[in-house]
Formats: sequence, structure tokens, C-alpha cells
Amino acid sequence: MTRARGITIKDVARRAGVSITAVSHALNDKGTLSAATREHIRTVADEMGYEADALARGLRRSTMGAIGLVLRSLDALGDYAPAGVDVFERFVGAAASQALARGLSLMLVPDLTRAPVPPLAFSLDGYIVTNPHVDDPVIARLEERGIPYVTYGRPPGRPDFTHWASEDDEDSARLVLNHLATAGARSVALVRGTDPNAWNLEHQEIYLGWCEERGSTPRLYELPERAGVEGGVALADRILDEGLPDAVFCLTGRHAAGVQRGLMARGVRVPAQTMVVAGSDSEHARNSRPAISALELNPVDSSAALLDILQSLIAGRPADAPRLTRARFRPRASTRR
Amino acid sequence: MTRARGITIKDVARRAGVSITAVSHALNDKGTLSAATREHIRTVADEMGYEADALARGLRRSTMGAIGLVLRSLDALGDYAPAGVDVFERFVGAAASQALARGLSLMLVPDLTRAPVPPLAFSLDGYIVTNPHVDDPVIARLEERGIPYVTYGRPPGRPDFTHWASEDDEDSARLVLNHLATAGARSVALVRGTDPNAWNLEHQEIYLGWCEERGSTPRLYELPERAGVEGGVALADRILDEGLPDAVFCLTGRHAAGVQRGLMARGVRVPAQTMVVAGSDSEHARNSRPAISALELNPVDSSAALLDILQSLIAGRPADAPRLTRARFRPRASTRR
DNA sequence: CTAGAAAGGTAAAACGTTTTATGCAATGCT
DNA sequence: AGCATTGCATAAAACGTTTTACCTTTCTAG
Repeated sequence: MTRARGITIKDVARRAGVSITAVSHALNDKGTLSAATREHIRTVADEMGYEADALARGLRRSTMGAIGLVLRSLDALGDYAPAGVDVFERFVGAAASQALARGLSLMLVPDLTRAPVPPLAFSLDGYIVTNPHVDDPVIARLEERGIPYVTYGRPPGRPDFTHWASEDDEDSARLVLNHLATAGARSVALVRGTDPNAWNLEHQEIYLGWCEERGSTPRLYELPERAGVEGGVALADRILDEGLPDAVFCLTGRHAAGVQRGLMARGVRVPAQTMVVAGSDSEHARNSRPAISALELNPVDSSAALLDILQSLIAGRPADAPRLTRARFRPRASTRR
Repeated sequence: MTRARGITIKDVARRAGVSITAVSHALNDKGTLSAATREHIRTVADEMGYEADALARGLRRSTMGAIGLVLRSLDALGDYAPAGVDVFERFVGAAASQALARGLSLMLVPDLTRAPVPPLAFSLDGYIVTNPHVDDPVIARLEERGIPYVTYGRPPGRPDFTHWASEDDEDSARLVLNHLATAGARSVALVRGTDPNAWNLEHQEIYLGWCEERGSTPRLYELPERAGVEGGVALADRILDEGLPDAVFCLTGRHAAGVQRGLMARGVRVPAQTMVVAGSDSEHARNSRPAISALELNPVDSSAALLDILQSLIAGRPADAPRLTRARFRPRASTRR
């Protein structure tokens, strides 16, 4: 498997009649070459279609032109190809799109804490980590190596860390809760996941705060992300047994779809008796009957913001961070009264 | 930006009291070291948490543990983050999943033919290219560099090339067409994309063959992939003006959704007067009213097959290829009579 | 007792860059 | 005239591996 390598700097140097140092300097705007030589070398290099080898370049501590993406949340889901889970699928696409538009390649990297670590993992210029946990070991590894990173969703328990971007959870959660209140809901139950990430933790905070403000008793349920729709169906029984709330706010679309199905299977009419709403849109939410109102997250803006920050970090510039993006609320039949 | 490198082979050698050659040999099962030394070195390396630097290793023409993914079809769509286009979104996820499960990282690489080429692009171990075109320049570049690759969908016009995997188009297209015939359709129109990939070309062949067998006059329409739903709406007018067929088979879900909407806007009743079916499922197909029957492609099995083949190629073993996977037909309201 | 092989190990070259240190003219200044 | 400065270019070191070639010992056979 000895690979046909491309044109090397040596080839260019020979053809241009200069040293390899001259070539390197000409192409990287370093050194003290005369404008004429520089130009000449560039022309020759172009003609020959020279492209510096990334590996050799990387070895000398330059930049690789590639960043890593760790989908922390997928580890939680236990499935790297979950059908219909909008955020992750779309986030990969959006992040790739943003990266490619900036001339960066995007590498999907599995859990960095499990051996064997993917070979290139620690050679990348930087990382995007989605939905980090409390004390996330992936982040610990990156810091240990001094690799710049940004997170999609703030890392919980790290008030000092600012290099993150996310939808404005406070804003959007209140949008949802107030929407429910306006529609006449007095008691609202929250169904969150068990993954200890900012998404789950912050929504819980906001929810509890909102309940307190309104003097209503919080009803909080935790359901593992990977339980999916079936888990939601099962949870519906419990919710029902403990007394039907006016509305159920599920943070994931799958849970929402399951809860609604479970409730309806027991004869509950949605939205007449109880409303259901999802904190992140997904195909399950859209395709349920009645269709479930949901927050549509904003992976495009978020990933753009993340790449802005990450590029600043890599360049050693101060970063404009954190950055908040706006989710859109999609009211649907499940909350229409 | 001088990065904190990890433990190097030199550190291990010093600690183990041997030469760096010894370390390299011990860890790679080369050379003529005694079993004892080998074991000792391994122990020391493990203790220190040594991981060979991928760049340095790659420089010596070894393997990188990473493969590239070129989403040819997205170039055609002109958008790297098309919402609701199942195959591509899900294929990325599925391919990533498969790659990660085999300890390979997956790198999303933009069009290799446009400068600047992403730095690491030509250093990867191999490539998956989705839906290559006739005379695809991306493939030309890979061959020029001697980089192994496999394709999702066979490369058109290359009967000799076998390193591909795909759903069985012949099988599934006939499934669709016969389903329509059974439901009473005599005249069926085909709407294909303009991208010259196997998907479009083969379906056209199969369709024409099927028409000929049944003695029905083919009605073939071409619509650019990027025209999307709107393009389908517009095309509906033309189809209608040329006489309503009993069924319209659109190769993409977006086109199907558009065509159906356009027909219905002009008063055509679906499925009563005309049935609509999509050759690849997508959210648009599922969410149209009536819901559009569609083929659900199989990115999971396909990407698994592709990785099998690619790994064989990289290892220099003969590959079991090509490999066909099965799509599932999802009958929905748009063809229910 | 010695030539040759086998066993066990290492030094050094190579991979393709970037970076640092150095060299050599030509020019400017007293 | 002599010395510092400037302008331009290059040699060589370094990055962290793998691989090739070579060097000791020790063993075996004659």
C-alpha cells in the first residue's frame, strides 16, 4: 500500500532553481525573499499544482485545516444514527457546511476517552463538543492536550468558561411555558432527559423558577434519552396515575411523541384535556397526531457562531463569546385550543 | 499556538532504557526483539499512556485511521445542510456510526476538485464517494493519487468498476412500478433529477424497460435536484398540460411533494385520479397530505457494506463487491385506492 | 579453534515540511 | 579605507515516527 505521493516542495525547488527554504518562504509569506523570486516561485508552484503535504506541515506544529466534532449527545443516545432526531442530524450537516465554507474539513470523532483513541484525534486544530456533561472527561482530555474547543450548549458547572454557543434556553423555555399558560394551562409537568448536560439542567432550573413565580407545584420527570418513544409511552402511565396535568413539556421530540401516544391510549384527549409540547423539534413531533408543538432549534446559526469562536481561539485572538441564537417556536395542533 | 504534545516515542525509550527503534518494533511487532524486551517496553508504554503521533506515523506512509466522505449529491443540491433530505443526513450518520464502530474516524470533505483542497484530504486512508457522476472528476483525482475508494451507487459508465454498494435499484424500482400497476395505473410518468449519477440513469433505464414490456408510452421528465419542492410544483403544470397520467413516480421526495401539491392545486385528486410515489423517502414525502408512498433507502446496511469493501481495499485484500442492499417500500395514502 | 549463522539490539536515514541560524554580496556611513 | 547595515538566499535542524542497514554477542558446526 505504498501511496503515490504528490509533488513535493523539493520538486518545486528544483524546477524553480531555488532552495526548498525559498519555496517555503515564498508560499508562506515569510523570510526575506525579493518580490521577484517570490512571484517566480509562486508561478512555478501553481503550474506544477503543488499542494503542501498536510502531515509534514502538521508535524512542524502548524495548523491542520481540520476540526473535530464530538457528538456527546449521541453517546447518550447509544446510537450514532438515530432516525428523525433533528438536532444531531442537522447539526452535523450544518457544522460541516459551515466548516467547509471556511475551508476547514470536519472530522467526526468518537468518544475520546475510550481507547483506542482515533489516530488523528489529537492532531486536529480544534474541537466542537456538543452538549458536554458535568465534568465531561472529553473536555478534560482536550484541555490536557491544550487543544482549543468550543461547546454547543454551555458546559454545566463551569461558570467561568465562555467559549460556547447555544440557543437561548431561558428565552425559548419561557416562550413555551407562557404559550401553555396563555392557552390556559395551570399545572405543567416537565419531562427531561437523564444526561447531565446544560440542556437538561438549565431547562429544569428555568422550569422550577417559572413554577415558583406562578405558585404552581412543579412536577418533574426524568427519562433516559435512549428510552425514546417507548419510554414516553410508559411514562404516560405514571403521569396519569399521579393526576393529569394541564400540559406536559417534554424536552425531546421522541419523549413527547411517546407521552402523547401513551396518554391518548388511556383515553386522554389532546389538546382538549392535556397539551403536549416538545423542547426540540423532531420528526416524531411533526408526525404525531395531533402534531406536537415544538421548539425548532437553530443548528445553522449556532454552528456558525461556534466556528467563529473556534477560529478566533485557534488564531489566538480573543473570542466574542458566548453567543446565543434564537430557536423558533412551532405551534401545532397539540396545543391549539 | 505551540501545542502541548503528548508523550513521544523518545520518552518511552528513555524510560524503558532502550532505543527508539526498539520501542517502535515492540509496539508494531516488527524486528527481532526478544519476547521479554518486547513485553517490558509494552508495559512501560502502557503505563505512560503513549499513543503514537498520527502525523509522524502518516509521514512514513503508514495508515491514518481515517477515511473521507465526499457527498457528491450535496454538491448537486447546492446546500450542505438540506433539511429533511433523508438519505444524505442519515447516510452521514450511518457512515459515521459504521466508521467509528471500526475505530476509524470519518472526515467530511468538500469537493476535491475545487481549490483549495482541504489539507488532510489526500492523506486519508480511503474514501467513500456518494453518487458519483459520469466521468466524475473527484474519482479521477482519487485514482491519480492512488487512494482507495468505494462508491455509494455505482459510477455510471464504468462497468469494470466493482467497488460499490447500493440499494438494489432494479429490484426496488420494479417494486414501485408493480405496486402502481396493481393499483390500476396504466400510464406512469417518471420524474428524475438532472445529476448524471447511477441513481438517475439506472432508474430511467429500468423505467423505460418496464414501459416497453407493458407496451405503455414512457413519459420522462427531468428536474434539477436543487429545484426542490418548488420545482415540483411548477412541473405539475407541465405534466397536467400534457395529459394526466395514472401515476407519477418522482425519484426524490422533494419533487414528489411538489408535484403532488402542484397537481392538487389544479384540482387533481390524489390518489383517486393520480397516484404519486417517491423513489427516496424524505420528510416532505411523509408530511405531505396525503402522505406520499416512498422507498426507504437503507443507509445503514449500505454504509456497512461500503466500509467492509473499503477496509479490504486498504488492507490490500480482495474485496467482496459489489454489494446490494434492500430498500423498503412504504405504501402510504398517496397510492392507496 | 574458527567460520558462519542466529539472536538481539541500535544508529541513522527517510518522510515533507517549517524554522532558525548562517552566509554572502552590495550598500551606507564615518 | 574600514566597518556596520541591509537585502537576499540557503544550509541545517527539528518535528516524531518507521524502516533499513549495520553492529555486537553468542551459539553451532566442522
